[in-house]
Amino acid sequence: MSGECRLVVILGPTASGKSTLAVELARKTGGEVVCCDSTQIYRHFDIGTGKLPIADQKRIPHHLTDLAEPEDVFTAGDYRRQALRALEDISGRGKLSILTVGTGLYLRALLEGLDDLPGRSETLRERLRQRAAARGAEYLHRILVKCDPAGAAQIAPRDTQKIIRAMEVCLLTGKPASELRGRNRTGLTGFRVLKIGLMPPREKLYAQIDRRVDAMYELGWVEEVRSLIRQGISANAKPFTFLGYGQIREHIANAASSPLDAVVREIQKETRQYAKRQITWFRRERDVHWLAGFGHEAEIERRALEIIQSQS
RNA sequence: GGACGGGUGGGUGAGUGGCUAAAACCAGCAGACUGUAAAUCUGCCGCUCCUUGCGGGCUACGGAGGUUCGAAUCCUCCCCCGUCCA
Repeated sequence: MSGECRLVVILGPTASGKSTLAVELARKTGGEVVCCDSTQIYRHFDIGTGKLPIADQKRIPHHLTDLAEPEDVFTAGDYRRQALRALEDISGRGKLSILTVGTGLYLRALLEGLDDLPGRSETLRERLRQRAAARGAEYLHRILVKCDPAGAAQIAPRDTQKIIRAMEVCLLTGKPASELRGRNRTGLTGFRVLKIGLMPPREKLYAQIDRRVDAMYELGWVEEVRSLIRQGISANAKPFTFLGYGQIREHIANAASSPLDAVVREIQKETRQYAKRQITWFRRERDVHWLAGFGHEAEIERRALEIIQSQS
């Protein structure tokens, strides 16, 4: 890879219009779109994860969607590896990469790199999970304090998920995870990164989220889930933890549960809460050119283009 | 018209004399988060003042009075809602 390539990053909460903006920018700059979203990675989970229809994806090259099967566990580390290859490929062809990011952790993994730590060990995790289930998360946390006092201090005693990861690293390496952090971390090199953030007014964002979920429903989301179940995808498959998929699956499996419109309203609510968490993460992101609107607005698109051009 | 049941903070709802600005849950807001991240977890959540303290003041449990050192909790009247009887 020669010299400085450019990487445009578009970040923002769900429903802020990242994809629309990315496609427009790609069209005008001859760029290609790279997805940075933990859910669009999974095949067959299309409507609820907000994937663009295939027809739209065909017009502009899209990368890093549909990489994993539903029963796979795809991680931030996997994403980093795949993304590096994709970026290299795109810039190798002299094209501009436009990254649409909804998953802050994946962006960070790509830009700053991950610590050189062991990946998951499902057997170890299973044991730890059982321990936590039987004796409580606090019990595991107390053990973690012994293995890794500094690390334990930063993890809430009830945060089972993070405790398990820290324990996993300790047991696999024989060293405290916190001691291993920050070493040998290699960030993304060879790219000049330009971040554009979409931050529509909260009220409008929430209204847009509601509309978007309604639209997904209209598009046949429930049918999609029915077909996923028919294909025999396990209820424990990771994508069934994605917003909406679990609720809809539950509704189908247990017809007596709650009426569909209640399910839709629940999904809208949870999506709003998710958007808030994304906003919290993105607020800490450095060097972002924030735009206070939606990616589908002409004015926002104009300004985004202006930013890109002024930086070249 | 009569008989019960009920009206509590944005919502649901506990509380039946002081430990109650009022449980719990939800919603909301804010935050943390390097291999599950659309996940997981944390804090705040009546108003207000300052010397920011397990600090002060004010307002609050349908309304108005009353009993009491003290009331969301007891009494009286009124208003509203639900169910039942006429």
